[in-house]
Amino acid sequence: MNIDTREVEERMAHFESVCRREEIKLTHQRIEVFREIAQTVDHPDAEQIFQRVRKRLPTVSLDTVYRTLWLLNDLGLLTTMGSSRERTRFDANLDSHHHFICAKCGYTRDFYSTELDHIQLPDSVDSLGEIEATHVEVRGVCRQCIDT
Amino acid sequence: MNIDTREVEERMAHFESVCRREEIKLTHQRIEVFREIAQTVDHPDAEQIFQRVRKRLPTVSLDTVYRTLWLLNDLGLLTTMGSSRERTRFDANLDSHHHFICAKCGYTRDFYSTELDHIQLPDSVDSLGEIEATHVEVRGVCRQCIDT
DNA sequence: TTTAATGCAAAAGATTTGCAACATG
DNA sequence: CATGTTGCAAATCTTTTGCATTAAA
Repeated sequence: MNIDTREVEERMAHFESVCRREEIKLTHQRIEVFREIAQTVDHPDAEQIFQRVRKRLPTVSLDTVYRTLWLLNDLGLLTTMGSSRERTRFDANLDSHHHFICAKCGYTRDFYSTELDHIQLPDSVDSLGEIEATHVEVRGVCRQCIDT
Repeated sequence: MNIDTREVEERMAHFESVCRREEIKLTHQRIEVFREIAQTVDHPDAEQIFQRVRKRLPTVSLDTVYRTLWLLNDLGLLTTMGSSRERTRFDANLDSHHHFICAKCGYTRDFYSTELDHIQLPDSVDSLGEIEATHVEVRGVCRQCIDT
């Protein structure tokens, strides 16, 4: 499923203006990588983006895709799902709980809230599938990282 | 920071009973890996768990830690943070939004809710650090995976 | 004793890096 | 034209797998 043309164009314009402001060169590769991700509602990984961009730009390389994605992330033009460059982390807390995650150091703490445990989801979510669990993820900067 | 002794003991007892029920052998390695993760409020990755368990069980190997963690996950004794065995996924949607993620196939869709955008977090969260963004993650099974 | 689980070593997979060639501003 | 960016190949890092040995039930 794709984003409508107007929205894609707005995103492209924003991307170009940020690159100019930051004096980052608008290469073919960057334009196509950004367009690819700006264009779709799924949340592809680096390899998928590589394969899709490749169709239009057959000489692009996977490492350029990686470099571009992290650059775009640093520029605030995209975000990552889950706490980015991290490995899988495990959690033996089976009670309903929520997470605070530090964007800088990865520090993560559980917090509890019966109110959040019962948040009402919009009807549109039901049409996506069967819901198993809902939890809130708070991103921020932890005490420790603020102080340093 | 650690979990209190009573809670750890409850978790250990539950772990042992599930292993017996499933006829899964209670090896030293499994006991210590589970204890390690049952004991802490941080959410360690496989390597961290390996290093900590190693102190008590110097011959344990990293691949056993991995095998054990996924086993415990399959048994429902622990969960993973973020959509587990997946690579980093990128998102160019900068508007405030929330995610539905299929636990089986990884299908992910954004959904919007002004109500969820303004959920009230408990005060305890403020003490953890500075909040930058809050979003809701819904795990479930998507239409496609239900049908097949 | 039987069978599953472990440790080792090697393989596989994912991501990053150094560097010479190249394209952008 | 100068410098930042790319593609390549190799390195690195993470996770998984095959197999002989070991240990739990």
